[in-house]
Amino acid sequence: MATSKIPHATAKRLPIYYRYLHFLSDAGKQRVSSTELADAVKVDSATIRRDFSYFGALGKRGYGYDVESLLAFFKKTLNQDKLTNVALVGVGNLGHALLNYNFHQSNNVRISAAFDIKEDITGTIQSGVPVYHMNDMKEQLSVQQIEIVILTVPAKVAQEVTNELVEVGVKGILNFTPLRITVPDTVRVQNVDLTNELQTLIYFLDKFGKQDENKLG
Amino acid sequence: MATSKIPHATAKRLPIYYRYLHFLSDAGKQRVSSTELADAVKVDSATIRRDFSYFGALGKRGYGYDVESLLAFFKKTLNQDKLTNVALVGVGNLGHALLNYNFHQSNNVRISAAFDIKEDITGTIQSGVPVYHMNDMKEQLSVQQIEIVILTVPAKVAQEVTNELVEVGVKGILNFTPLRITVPDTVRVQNVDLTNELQTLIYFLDKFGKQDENKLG
DNA sequence: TCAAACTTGTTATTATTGTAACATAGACTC
DNA sequence: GAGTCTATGTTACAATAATAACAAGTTTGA
Repeated sequence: MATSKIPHATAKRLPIYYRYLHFLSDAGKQRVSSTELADAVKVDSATIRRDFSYFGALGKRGYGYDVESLLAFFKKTLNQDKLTNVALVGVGNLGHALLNYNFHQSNNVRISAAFDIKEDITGTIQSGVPVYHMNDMKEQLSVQQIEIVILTVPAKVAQEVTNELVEVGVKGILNFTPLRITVPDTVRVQNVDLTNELQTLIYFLDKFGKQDENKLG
Repeated sequence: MATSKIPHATAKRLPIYYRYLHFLSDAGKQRVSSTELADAVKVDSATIRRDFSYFGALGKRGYGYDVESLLAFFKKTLNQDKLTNVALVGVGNLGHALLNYNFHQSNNVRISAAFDIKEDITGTIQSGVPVYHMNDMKEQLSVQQIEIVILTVPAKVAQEVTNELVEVGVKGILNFTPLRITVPDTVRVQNVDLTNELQTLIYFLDKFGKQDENKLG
């Protein structure tokens, strides 16, 4: 099974499938078809079947997919079975909200440290997460062996902070700043650009006002 | 010029270009090349030239692009020259952060109303935005003629609230809930799935962890 | 048990997106 | 002002992604 050749587009959909399977499982459902899934997650059923097929034959013809076993499979594939510690850098407006955010609804992610320069919050615990001063960031990240960071600092210091993160071996950055940060090939950046999302929405509404489908996220 | 045939992928990049042009303009720069832009926004220079070319010949061979005129062009194209009112539905953790968020750094977006069911905040003004009760949502959206909504309600009421939004003519929804909401073809949904982004990042790190296959973005 | 009804997994096809290459218009040098 | 250099706009190509179509197992019901 060549799981190292999963297309990017497919990989991005996996967590969506996983979440819905979880929902089905909680609801006590035993089987599900690609058509049913398609309707729920708004992805074409053929695309779903194709996505699944990269991992082998997970379903049964004429029957569909067994919810529990599919769930179990994805749980493992998506590393939902082990805890991943992440850090949050920049406890401003958005950063603070993310400390409270239910990333852990999936139970496999925990924000175990936060960093900021504001003296009034450093040394305190915010939403259950200890906030350290940025001066201690490199040390703490090393000690705690954290490889994934949520970056919510002001744009003007984004690159500078990123360089520090790279220095201590951070491998993945969830970048909420509007800046496209520069990193080595060994580091993966996932951009979440809120302004961009909204502007794109506005652009499409104005240009194509009425028609056109809506897909993608 | 056929601006109605702009590829989706291109449209999503336009705000990124715009923002960087704004930065260049503020820095007093007069000209910029596609290569320089490419480096800053992490998009291949050929892709940038191609993106621009959909709008006609915006640059000069052997020179590059004039920052001010390009900025002016995009300002118009992206409707940055007129104010768009949006509403925020669901003033929880994330919703509250977004009320403070600098969407308006670009000056063309204003959150002019927020809605929630929590009695302790309805009727108050949060971060400069009046918070109404959900019971008044349909009326206010109609009166204020708001067509774009930021949806930050709990997943379990997402579809129900969406239906109401659709009823009063909302045309665009920036969906922060993990649910893939169902809407008519006339409504555009842009999903911002924070858990998904993080999980995808974790997936890629674990699969291609060390330094295997490098680029995917 | 058999046939009709399902639904997968896969193959073939089409659409979209990205990248490379380069002829050419224009800028710049001396 | 002639020649060199630069960087666009575009064309050709390659890679990725989505969709359609269907043969082949399974289930289901009579």
